[in-house]
Amino acid sequence: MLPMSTGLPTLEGERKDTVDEIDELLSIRAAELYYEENKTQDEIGQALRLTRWKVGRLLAQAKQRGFIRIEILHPRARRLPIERRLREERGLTDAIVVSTAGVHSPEELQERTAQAAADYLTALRPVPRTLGVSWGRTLFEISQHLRNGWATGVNVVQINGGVSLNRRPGTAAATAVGIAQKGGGTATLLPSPAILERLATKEAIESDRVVAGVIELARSADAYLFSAGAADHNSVHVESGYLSVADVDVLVQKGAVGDVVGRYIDSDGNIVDPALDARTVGLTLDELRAAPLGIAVVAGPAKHAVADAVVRSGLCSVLVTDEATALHLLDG
Amino acid sequence: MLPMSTGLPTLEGERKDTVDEIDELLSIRAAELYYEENKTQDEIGQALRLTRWKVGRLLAQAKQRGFIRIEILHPRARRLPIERRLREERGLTDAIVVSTAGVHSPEELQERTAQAAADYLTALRPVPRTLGVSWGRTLFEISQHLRNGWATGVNVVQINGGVSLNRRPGTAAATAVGIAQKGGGTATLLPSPAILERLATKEAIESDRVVAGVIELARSADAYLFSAGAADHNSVHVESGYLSVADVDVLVQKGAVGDVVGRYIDSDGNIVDPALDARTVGLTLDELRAAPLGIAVVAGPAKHAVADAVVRSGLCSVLVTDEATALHLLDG
DNA sequence: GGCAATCCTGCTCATATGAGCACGACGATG
DNA sequence: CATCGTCGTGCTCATATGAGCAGGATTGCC
Repeated sequence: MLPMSTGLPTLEGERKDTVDEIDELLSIRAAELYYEENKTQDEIGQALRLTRWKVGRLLAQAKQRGFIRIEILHPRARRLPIERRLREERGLTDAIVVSTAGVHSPEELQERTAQAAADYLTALRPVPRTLGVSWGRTLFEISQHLRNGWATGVNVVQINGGVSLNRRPGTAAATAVGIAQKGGGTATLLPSPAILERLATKEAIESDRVVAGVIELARSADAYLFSAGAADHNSVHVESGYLSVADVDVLVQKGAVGDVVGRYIDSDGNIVDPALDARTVGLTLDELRAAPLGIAVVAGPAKHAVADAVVRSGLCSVLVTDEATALHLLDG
Repeated sequence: MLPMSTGLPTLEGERKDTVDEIDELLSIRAAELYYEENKTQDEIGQALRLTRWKVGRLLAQAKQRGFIRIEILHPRARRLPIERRLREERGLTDAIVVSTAGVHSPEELQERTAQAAADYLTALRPVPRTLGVSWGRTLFEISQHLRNGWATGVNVVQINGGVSLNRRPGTAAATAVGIAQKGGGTATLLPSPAILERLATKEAIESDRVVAGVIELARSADAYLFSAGAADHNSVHVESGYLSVADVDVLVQKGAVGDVVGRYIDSDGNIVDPALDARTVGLTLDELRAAPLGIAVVAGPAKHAVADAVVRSGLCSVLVTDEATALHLLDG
């Protein structure tokens, strides 16, 4: 029962100075003195003619009502409460959320996220013996942010096709090799294009002994590290020549929100184009879903939709992302 | 002496993990746990394998290095440290600086400032018996934010000409009357235009017994409350018809940054156009400067330059302004 | 290598803060 | 008008935090 609400229409115009409003103002004054002037609650009490307990309560009230905002301004800062919510409300094993406070460019956001992913990998225990990785801009940046000796003797294996066709050849390979070298181990590359033009070719390649062996190794990895791409014209698949701009448009029309290891999914995480999917080399999404440890690194406004699909459909058990994306996942 | 700098070019690439960098990261982790997760320093110590004293020092360091930002989000929030700096570095008797956190429109900024000015007047002790006021948009808004009974029996007197010529007649009068009525007192209006076309007319008006009496009363006021206008086409003087757009342009060319009680000044606070000034009715700037208590209310990006002139030339002893303007005054 | 200056660490002790409780004021209710 | 329930208040006590200090490690310097 609320004792204050009498039901009677009190003279609003006259007695605007309700207790509540006075307390609100006082709590602001108290907060100013406490947080900006570093006064003690007792001193504030003297200044405002209140007991120090009242001051303490006013401050608690100000916090609770959200008048006090505390931000940690640092490229490496994380948002633990949001991480907790992601774990609890989205069933993730773990979540890393980097702060977007003071971020001005998309590049900066990308860098913070990559750094966080590298940090997560480095701190991961037990250290994975075999790590399956995808490739792309995000993965490449993670590889660059890892430090020498981040692990001791990790075997890195590519989990999807990665012979890139464009003018920056070897990015996919450089990523895997970089991660492996800095981790004191070796890389096993998947010598196959990401997407083949004909199903028969794809099946032929997969039945190749070497390729089959790599995929088998990939299936046995202790952990997977992958990103997701947005379904737009900036996609690495377009850049690498595996897909045309028109292909992407068609996929989007069919409901695609983005891709994971080269496989395009809709907002529910389902394969959008089974025929295309059949021509894509590497681990399947179901194999990825079955993994005990799948670390997805997805950040940036363009990837909100994919990130949502990835998390909802259980493609990863650990998510590394930015604050804005995380909040998008949570309030949807 | 800095013991760390050996002068030797240490192997930068290899030992990036300097103590400083580790400590920085640790202080961020500690801050996250402390401010976002409400852990105790002791708990943080256990989690991070540090003693609680170390944690305390890391937190202090984080604050000191500016990694922690605490903001008070409220329309009535003020910025006490900036107020202090204004008092100390600009020699003001008092300063009121409203926070701009969460302000989206210029109107909101104006409202916050007016509210703060009203609050200041209300809290002013001793309560002024005679209060000299100017007029304009800011003053009008202050009058609206004052509460009934803000003073008991205050006599309000206009300090500059205020018969406005435009279609919103009586704004000047309404301001003074409003302030007076809510303060349980009476208003004395200055029945004269702000600026006259001919010097002779101005001298004639000032020698009128009533007008002379009002000005005499104005000179005797305990306190003055006034704003300042920017020298641009939105000026109330243009709106009221006292000046043309061309007149303002000329003034700007002569170095005008704005006006106080209808008198245009340059960045040093000097009268820009003595002839024009001589045709302006009301207290002179020197009379204003001599006042023991002059409260200037100046806010908004457009008024940074005038605000600076007002403060530098000692036109006011108390300034009510916004955070951005205050910072402009301080770092210039 | 020896020496001195410096910083860092982990402590003691004083202080600041938060939890919980009993009292009294107030308004609602019969 | 009596009674009850609720809330806000000011307290006691336990805990969390910060200041200041002595010893030990580290570093520059000769």
